[in-house]
Amino acid sequence: MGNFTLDTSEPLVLFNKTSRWNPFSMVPGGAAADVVAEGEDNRRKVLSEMDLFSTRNQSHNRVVVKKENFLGNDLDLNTGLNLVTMVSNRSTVGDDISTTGEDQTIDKLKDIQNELERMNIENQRLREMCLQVSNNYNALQTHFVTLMHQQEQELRNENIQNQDQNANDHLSHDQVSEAVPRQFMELRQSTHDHLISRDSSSEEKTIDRDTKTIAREDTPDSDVWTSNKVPKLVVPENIEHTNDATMRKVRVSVRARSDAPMISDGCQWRKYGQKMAKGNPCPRAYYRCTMAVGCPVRKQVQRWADDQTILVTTYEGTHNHPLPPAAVAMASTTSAAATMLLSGSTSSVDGFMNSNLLAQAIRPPNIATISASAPFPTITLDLTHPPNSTPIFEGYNNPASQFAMPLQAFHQGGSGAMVYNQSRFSGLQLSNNEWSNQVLQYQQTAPPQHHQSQPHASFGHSLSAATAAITADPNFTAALAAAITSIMGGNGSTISPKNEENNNRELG
DNA sequence: CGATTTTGACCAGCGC
DNA sequence: GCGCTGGTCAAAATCG
Repeated sequence: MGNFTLDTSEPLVLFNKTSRWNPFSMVPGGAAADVVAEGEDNRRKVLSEMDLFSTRNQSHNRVVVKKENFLGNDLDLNTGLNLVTMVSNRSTVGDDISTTGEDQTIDKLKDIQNELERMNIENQRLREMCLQVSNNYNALQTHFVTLMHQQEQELRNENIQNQDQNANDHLSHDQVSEAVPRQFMELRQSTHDHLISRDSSSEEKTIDRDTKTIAREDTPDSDVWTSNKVPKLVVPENIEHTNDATMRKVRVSVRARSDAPMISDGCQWRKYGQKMAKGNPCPRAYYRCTMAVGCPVRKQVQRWADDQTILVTTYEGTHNHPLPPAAVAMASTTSAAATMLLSGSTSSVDGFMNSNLLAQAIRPPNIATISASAPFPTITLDLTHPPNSTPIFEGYNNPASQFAMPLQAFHQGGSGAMVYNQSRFSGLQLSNNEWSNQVLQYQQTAPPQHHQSQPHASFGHSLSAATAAITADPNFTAALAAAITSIMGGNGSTISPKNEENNNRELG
């Protein structure tokens, strides 16, 4: 009577047929594994396929497998754990002699319990490592994006210099102004007059104001980054002052249809003000992050004037503290969105976008809109549309926004073309990964096996999906937070009940 | 009693 | 310079 036990502590590797080691390739329902096992009669048999769940062998070969619920499903992950499984053959010819059936059952139970404990411990270690890997992934991604951005900027600056040289030979000063790609900060002025202004004095005023903004914003706290956060974008030195100021004041706005007073994003917030904003009958509430002393992150929550069932949450700043798992999704997605906005603020977006990193980083189930009308550039992630609906492109804050960048949804499985001023992003094709915005479903089911074809479209998916789910349904958020907390063993904090109640009274 | 919210006052930027 | 607006501060009020 053979008793197979999977022991993850000692090295006997189960290779699948692709001979490519993958600890997550063992899926229920007949994972193929070439193993050598000893059978009941102690003769060596080669099993070309080991059906782990076969009822036929259940009485003889009992295999205990703890199914991993891996978050970053299609991450091609090397945990460094040297994950192996061992088939320990406890069966001997003389097994039947020594013990009674009851004792055998007790022994088996103890064995199973021991194995379960061991696997739970390893599972816990894996979860922690997954979390760390995901954080590192975010950091690396943004760093890579920044490097790409910097490289493109340098190339572009060279081109601009060449263009300037040529233009000065052939055009008047005004014509040069039109020929040179205009920076985003010039577009941020709310009126069309500013957008097309050729008056150099107005540009000087803009620079002057932005310089003041830098001085005000450049507090030590705002630059503090912890190891598991996406690092703040490094601004290339050769970027103009205007862009420098823009990068420090980027806002990410999330629009979600919700009856709740505030979407819970995993962070703790304290309300510090409320104002009636012009053009909106609903008050705007101001919150600051209270998860750490001196955290510079603030957010504004306001119902949309056009549709008061829609809640608009605008984030500004970067957390200077570790985030709970429930907050990572939102923070990562807003960070990616901000990155996208920053990329659009320069003239180097073409090459940058072609890297496709941004595309997958901001892959919400709906659309994103960039507004140049606000005092500071704002990117709006519109999560109010159902996943299969046709995106509605519209400006935010100002219908006369000069600058709308709709993003096609990806979840439909089709490829979306990003349009950016009809020229800058033209021709950009985003990946057409099919994906779901049902984050729990995504996390609990086996991933599509496309490790090689989509090397970087993995964890970003789950992050964006999580964000979509979180922001779209506050009730779901609570469940998600609880689920993540239980999964990660973390402490996903949400807004306080008091906060909820008060905001229900005011905003709801 | 400490934490949080409320709310009027204050400040800065911007347009006219 | 003045007024408007957005954003923040801080004392008072409220809550658990």
